[in-house]
Amino acid sequence: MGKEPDINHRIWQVVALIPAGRVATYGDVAHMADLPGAARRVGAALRVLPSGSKVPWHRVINAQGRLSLPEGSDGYYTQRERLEAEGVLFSVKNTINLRQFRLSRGR
DNA sequence: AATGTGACTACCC
DNA sequence: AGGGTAGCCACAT
Repeated sequence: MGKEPDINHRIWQVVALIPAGRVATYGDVAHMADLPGAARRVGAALRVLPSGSKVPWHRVINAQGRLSLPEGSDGYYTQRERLEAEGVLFSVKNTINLRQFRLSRGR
């Protein structure tokens, strides 16, 4: 079984490892899922996540510390509310301080 | 096989 | 600082 039957599943599994109150970038998740450079693929996997799933997709943000969902969309506010409920702070410019909340890689 | 897409990134002005 | 651009990767047509 050298071939992965379901990349999405592997990505979701990695996302499930992000603890509450912390975030990871799409690039981080791609790297952790053994798909270095495939950050966009991570977004695609989250996009098709079944609603009602327990996977904490809201903890995945972009490398600029911003939410990638269109500002003003339902998804944007859902993500933001969930993060704030977990204690993740947003600056007045709607950015998250990665130094403080990003899950460190490696170590 | 070729082309188009995107919840991304790193660079370059 | 902020917007434009060109890579990038796996998928869908």
